[in-house]
Amino acid sequence: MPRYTPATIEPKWQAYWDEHQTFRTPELPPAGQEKLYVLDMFPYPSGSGLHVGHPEGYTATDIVCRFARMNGKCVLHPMGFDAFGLPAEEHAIRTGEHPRTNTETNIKVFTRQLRMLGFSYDWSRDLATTDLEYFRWTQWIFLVLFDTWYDADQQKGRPISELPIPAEVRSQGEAAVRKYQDEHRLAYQSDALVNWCPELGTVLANEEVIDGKSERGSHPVVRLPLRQWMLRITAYADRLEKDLEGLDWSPGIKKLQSDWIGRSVGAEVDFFVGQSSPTLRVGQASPAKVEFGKSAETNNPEFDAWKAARAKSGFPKKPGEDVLRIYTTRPDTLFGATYMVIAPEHPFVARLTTPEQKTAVEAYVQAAASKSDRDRQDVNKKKTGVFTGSYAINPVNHEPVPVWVADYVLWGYGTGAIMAVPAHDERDFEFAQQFGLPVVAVVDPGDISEVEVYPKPSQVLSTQYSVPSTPENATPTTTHHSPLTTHASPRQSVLNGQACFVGEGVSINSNGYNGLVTSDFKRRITADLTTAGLGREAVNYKLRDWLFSRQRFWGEPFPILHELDAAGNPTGLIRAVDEQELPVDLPHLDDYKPAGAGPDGLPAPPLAKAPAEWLYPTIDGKKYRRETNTMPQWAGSCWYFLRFIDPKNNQRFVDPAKERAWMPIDLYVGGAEHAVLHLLYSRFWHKVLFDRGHVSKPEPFQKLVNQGMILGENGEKMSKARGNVVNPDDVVRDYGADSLRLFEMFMGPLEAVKPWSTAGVVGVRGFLDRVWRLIVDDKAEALKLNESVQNVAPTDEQNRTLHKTIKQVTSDIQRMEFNTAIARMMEFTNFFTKETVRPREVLDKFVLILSPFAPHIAEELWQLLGHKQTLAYEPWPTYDDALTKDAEIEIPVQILGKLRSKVVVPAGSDQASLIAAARSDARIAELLTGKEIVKTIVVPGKLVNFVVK
RNA sequence: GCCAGAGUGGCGGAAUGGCAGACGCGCUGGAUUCAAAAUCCAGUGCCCGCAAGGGCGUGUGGGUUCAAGUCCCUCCUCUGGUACCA
Repeated sequence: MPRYTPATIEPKWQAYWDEHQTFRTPELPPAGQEKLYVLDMFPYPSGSGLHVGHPEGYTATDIVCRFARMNGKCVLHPMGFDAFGLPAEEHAIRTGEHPRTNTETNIKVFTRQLRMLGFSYDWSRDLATTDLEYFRWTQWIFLVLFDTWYDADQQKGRPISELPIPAEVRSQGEAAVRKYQDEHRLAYQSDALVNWCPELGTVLANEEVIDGKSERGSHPVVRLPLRQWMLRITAYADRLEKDLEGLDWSPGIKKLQSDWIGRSVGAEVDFFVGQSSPTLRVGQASPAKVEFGKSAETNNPEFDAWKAARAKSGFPKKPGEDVLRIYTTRPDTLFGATYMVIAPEHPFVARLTTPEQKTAVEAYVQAAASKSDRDRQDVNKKKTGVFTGSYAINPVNHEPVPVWVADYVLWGYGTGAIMAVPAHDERDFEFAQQFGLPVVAVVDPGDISEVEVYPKPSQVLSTQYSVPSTPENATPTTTHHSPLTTHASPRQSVLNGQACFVGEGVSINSNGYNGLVTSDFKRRITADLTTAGLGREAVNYKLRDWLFSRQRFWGEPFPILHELDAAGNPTGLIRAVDEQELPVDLPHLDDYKPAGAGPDGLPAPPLAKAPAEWLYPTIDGKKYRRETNTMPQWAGSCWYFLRFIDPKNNQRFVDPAKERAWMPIDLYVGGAEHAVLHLLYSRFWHKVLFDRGHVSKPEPFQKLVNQGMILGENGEKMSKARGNVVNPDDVVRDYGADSLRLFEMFMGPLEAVKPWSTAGVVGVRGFLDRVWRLIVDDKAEALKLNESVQNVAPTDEQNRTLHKTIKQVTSDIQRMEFNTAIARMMEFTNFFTKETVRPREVLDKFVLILSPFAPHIAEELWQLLGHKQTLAYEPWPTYDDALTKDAEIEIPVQILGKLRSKVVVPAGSDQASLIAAARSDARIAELLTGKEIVKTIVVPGKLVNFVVK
């Protein structure tokens, strides 16, 4: 009995496509043919195999590709593997087996599973980031980064040889020049704090540290600075943000990236602290209040001299030792700065600490250093901090302001120091309340509601606030604040310093600047500070430079050599491995366990255990030690889409002509979990390659779509622990690959999160069974056409159904609304199942529109309908719009907006005839008697609505 | 906290401001069958009603409109992201 048996027809067609190289893509799109580059985010080949979440995006892109081929496009649709990664390394540590062995096994499983689903990839372009011939070029790109500096004037990455060397550096000789260059490269070394667990002998990721202990084994973890490779992505922050504009990405993802980059515009301002250490002691600073901008003298000669000098010299690029430089987005609140805070890591901490405060400050800094970032950044905890004992002078009103150390100020952002304006910043307010620091309002919020102030009065009234005891010298002016009372208006509370308001308003308590609205004030004071040499406009980014090295084995080795002196000690000079020497392969190791501490007592990566012949090459008589860090997993995925264009090229990473022809990627589909990092890193590399002339487009991913996660049948995230993981192998075995593909698309919108449902798979399988029976005689002994399939012309109604279906499926695919496209095809099937005569030409066309979704059954039916070749390149069926229109349509008739009847009228009836038809309807006529019609709304083709009295 | 997205039958979900619930699952009834499976046909938001028909209905409360799931405001819930970025 020729029933629909996917288990036999699916492998049959996969073999056919393979044998005929149906989806082999030409090197270059032929002249006159439009190209389409459609890319899936390539998977990490985990040991657990493909997950039903993977085929969601893959099926969507496959439909787009198959549709595009049938519409005459030349399609590039490749697949590969992001194969470096921690799980393989952990497996290697446990078993002693080389991670490559395990990785290759997993890739085989993934490949089998992907092929089983009938995706139209050009498998000849298959690659893995762990292939020697692939990471050779990853290393090569790293060397491009290493060879590039960012010219801020031209806003462009340029060769390091073009970096202007200041005369004073040049005069210090060759070594100084090289160090100067190294400081300016996009790939540079820097000390970064790592989580080092001496017990485990390894460096841990932030997620692996809990409460200062290692997640595994609960061993103590210390934070220590380690020489790390960094990539200067911050140089490209502006371009990475601005270029988002031209991309066809969802606004949500663009915003996510933009927020991650976190550009803010404000001002840098220098607060004078004096030269000696520490200078402005309590009581020593008592400058007379003056109006900023007037050249009145204070009674602090040191300060006066500094200010005068600044007026002449202007604002220096680098702050001197005599000032604390702060960054603020609210220079208009300078007059409300009642204290300052510097980060515990700030280099001035020791200098600014008075002898009386020394013990407290040192203890605080020590405690902060031992805490993980995670613990420090817990916003729910109470603010902590300690007074240094020193004061700085507010440059605008010459008031002394106490300098505190607190970990709510981050060393990594801005200048690591802030002016605190508790009246207009929630964090500063909280801190001021905690330590009894004064709150001076400088922005009049005007008439506001209580939701705009912090804390909301209700919050204060419910929790009794107690003023903690503070060091006696902590409060230059003793103004303790009582909780908000119910009587005070929100505005009054702000003006009294009892609440904080972060919005914009009109300035007060700001001497000559009173009465300005926030935006004007910002502009004015920034300009005035610039003139006085006390500040300038500044831009800051939340984005940090990319920590690019890992102390792991299973990653790309850095193609970098550290020069050694005669005694075998590093000279501090580095050089790149020659391009012709690439790739630098991973060395043989006896085991993959962490290397523990190196000879210097610092954490050593596994590659430090490499044999000497690998580790210590000699070039031109000079001895070197190889870099032993490896690159992070992100590296390989930063450029794989370029290699797919020219995967076998052993001269270049990609041929320029091919790159120009295929880029950019027209559609990129993947999970939203990569919305920030992968896409940002990738775009960054691409821009560097663009600046250096290696690629032709500034952006790689023109259109991006994020598929939603597929949950388990119980609505929870799929996981082994929850026991709700669905294995595609099982689904294919029980229902077939076409059913799996169809169901993945039928579940709901591609971008939505949606639960798996076995019953749903059964449903779409039922649909395919019906399609099969529509064409195949399933009662016959042999495979033959259903008797209803005849070589006759379709009836008008059949034709209308066909053309409507083609029209809707076509537009649904173009909008990537696959779920409704499938619904339309189900309607088609339901209609034709009832037809006892089914014109062959109609079924031909239907099979073609079904084929992108369910390619195996479509090929099989296409063959049965008498066609000799694959349908993969058959022209997509066209529709005649005139044939999609019904002759008569049903129009709803409403009275006062409520549906009261329906009338059938000829399509295209004009307003007058619609009204006539509606009024002649018996029920409407009855309801209208005795009523006055105030207004009649007629939407031709849609409805009639009588508004009556 | 903040940002983004989402709340529609028993379930997954459809709906350029114009007939809410397409399509699928499930359920009910029927045909076929000795019987069952499979298949085919019909019905299926809730309430009242024998029916004709009526009322109510897209998280909550308000608003705009002849007309609101859709637009505006308030609040609630869920999901994801993020975490003191001055």
